[in-house]
Amino acid sequence: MTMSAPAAPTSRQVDSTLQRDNTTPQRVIGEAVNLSAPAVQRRIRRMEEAEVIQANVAMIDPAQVGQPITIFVEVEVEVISETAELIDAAKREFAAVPEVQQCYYVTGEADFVLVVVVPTMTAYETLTRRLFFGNNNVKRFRTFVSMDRVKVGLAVPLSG
Amino acid sequence: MTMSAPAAPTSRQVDSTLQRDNTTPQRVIGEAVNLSAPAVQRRIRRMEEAEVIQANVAMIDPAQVGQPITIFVEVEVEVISETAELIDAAKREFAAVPEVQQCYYVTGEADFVLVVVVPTMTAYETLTRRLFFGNNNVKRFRTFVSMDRVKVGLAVPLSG
DNA sequence: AATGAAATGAGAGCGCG
DNA sequence: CGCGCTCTCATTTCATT
Repeated sequence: MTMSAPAAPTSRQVDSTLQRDNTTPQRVIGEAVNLSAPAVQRRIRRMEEAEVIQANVAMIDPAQVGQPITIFVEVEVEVISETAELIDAAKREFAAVPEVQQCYYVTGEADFVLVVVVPTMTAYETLTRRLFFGNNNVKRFRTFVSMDRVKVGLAVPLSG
Repeated sequence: MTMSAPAAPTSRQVDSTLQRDNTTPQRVIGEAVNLSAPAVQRRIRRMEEAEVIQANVAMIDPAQVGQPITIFVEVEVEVISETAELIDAAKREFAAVPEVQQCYYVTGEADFVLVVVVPTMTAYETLTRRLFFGNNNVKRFRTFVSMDRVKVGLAVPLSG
């Protein structure tokens, strides 16, 4: 055996690099994890097939492409409506809206949390009319307008 | 013969592609927007310099790397504490925490909205002790545990 | 079974017209 | 902006452990 410790999560180190900058050459990643470029590539390929790596994307600044407003919305649906079918329908409806950047089905004082990106407050108001006021199953929603995107990203903590 | 270019927002079309898959060859993007590969490259380079494109990243599935729990947290700070300095300190503190994937400073019934990614509820409880109970400026926080990541991403709507 | 070294090929990066 | 080149990097092959 070699003297270098297995340091088990080599793939995690690769992920850690890629989720910061996926244009990093395999050669460079290999140097960091003591592996050759082809070995690194094999790991990446496997993780893409296993959908550990779900996508490779560019992060766009919304403000610079005419979509300066980010809003969080908590959505509460009618208790009587909380059948599996209606929840699934709501999931599909929210997910299909381009302005809905993120949608989570949650426990707690709300049922859904949405992250909405829009160009203007008017556009948001129009969206609320369509999605919430126009949906009898929506009991209430709370709006939180972002004043500062303090930290943005999809990076998963990969220390341990 | 070439078709005339479709109006203005060619760069938006490029962005639209890249935020879906930034491994798309410039050649392919060029075909879609009726531009040569070098022209596409120049646009990408300009947008990276202008930070319209802020980063190129791999999306990792948290559940497959031992971080299956996503939580939304609304944080409310003491009214008396809402000085610019204390708000900025809070921003820096939250942003520095690896488990805090996203942090927004917001208007409405809360001051901050956090997206937290953790391996276990125990880890979340530990984090709350450190970040919230251990901070006298935090008046209250509400927790929303995600049961389903219905839609995830950073894609900005780029239709209009 | 996974790796590394070398060969191949595709794509990015630049200068030119 | 498009066309060409060059060069880096991704990808494949193959021998090795």
